[in-house]
Amino acid sequence: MPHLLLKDLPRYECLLECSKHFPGLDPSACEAFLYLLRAGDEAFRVIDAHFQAHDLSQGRFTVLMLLFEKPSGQPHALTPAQLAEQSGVTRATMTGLVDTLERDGMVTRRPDPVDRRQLSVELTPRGLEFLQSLLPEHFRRISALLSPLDENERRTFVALLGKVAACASETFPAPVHGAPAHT
Amino acid sequence: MPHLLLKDLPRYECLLECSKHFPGLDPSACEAFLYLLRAGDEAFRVIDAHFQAHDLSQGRFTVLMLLFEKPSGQPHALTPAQLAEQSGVTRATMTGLVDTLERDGMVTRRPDPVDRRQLSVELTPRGLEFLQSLLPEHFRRISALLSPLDENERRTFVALLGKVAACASETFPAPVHGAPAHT
DNA sequence: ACCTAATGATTAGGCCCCTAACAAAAGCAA
DNA sequence: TTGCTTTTGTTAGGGGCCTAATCATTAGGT
Repeated sequence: MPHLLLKDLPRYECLLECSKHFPGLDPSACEAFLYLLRAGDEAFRVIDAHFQAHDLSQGRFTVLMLLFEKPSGQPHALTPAQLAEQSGVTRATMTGLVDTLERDGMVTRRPDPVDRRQLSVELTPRGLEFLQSLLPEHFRRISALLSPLDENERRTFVALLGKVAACASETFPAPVHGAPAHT
Repeated sequence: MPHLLLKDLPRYECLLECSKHFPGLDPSACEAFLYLLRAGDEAFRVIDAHFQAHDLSQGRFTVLMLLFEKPSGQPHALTPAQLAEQSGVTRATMTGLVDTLERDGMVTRRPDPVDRRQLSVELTPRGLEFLQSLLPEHFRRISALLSPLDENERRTFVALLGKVAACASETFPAPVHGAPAHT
């Protein structure tokens, strides 16, 4: 589900032209911004096409990965609230994601004997098997996407992306999904 | 509407650890991939927050921009099919976008006297005024987002993003929205 | 104990985007 | 002209994500 975006990015000369009409328009910033959005979109599209072929969405994949046993070894059981917090969606959305994953037999909900409000979401053997069958192609696509960049360029790339992302979350902080904590 | 994504990106050491369990996992590629998605998400979020404050979506904004008179001077009138093609959504989606834009008085549909299948979509004076009142803050946010990068870094940034995007669309071509042209 | 506040999960309703199917109009072949 | 085929815009239905409201359970203050 790519963000709606211009099919053909405007040329830099066009942006220069536009900047004459809009004093606030920074041509090189706009160009970098558009390239960032388009590259992110393209990368997302490539990964999502693979997911869709297996009736998976980005959201469902993230949930499965969170429940996937870490290298440490022990399997993961998380509550819907924890899953929502760690994957950056609302609890309401997580309800829907777990609904479909449970319907497809990938995860199970279990009531918590201690706190009867909570549930415990776990990966089923079928979910584990599914994920493991999916990951090789997933990683292959990621490797292919980044193949035009050598190790040095990748370091530079990560550094630049990190700067922009940090600036975004500092200058325009994201609203907190849970309680606003208005202190 | 950010893509669902891990709140905290895994550390590079963790990716190295994971690569032992998955031979296909390329740690530096995964890191760059995750940074790209997150930076794209953050940038999108910053821009979208501004849009939402004015009851605008990325899709509706793109349509308004396509209808906005270019520096050349003459106003733009496009058919829904042209709008869909240039903004990368389906015609069905464009119908909905133009529906809401017309309801809000931003654009008008006019029948084409020559080809009675076609419509002509134009910006209304109100739509033009609205767009012009919106753009300064829009450009301000883009400038702010890219402010941590100097001109030199921006050129590098654009070059690296361009490489990745080009690789994505070549290695995994996007399906054509219109006729598949199965030759 | 009692009343209130906070927390967990869910439901209801909305927006954005998609695919598939459709009717109307235009183009084209025989 | 009559019959395909293509193109245009639309509708119908679905999925993903959101916010706001709801209900049950737990925790805290008195």
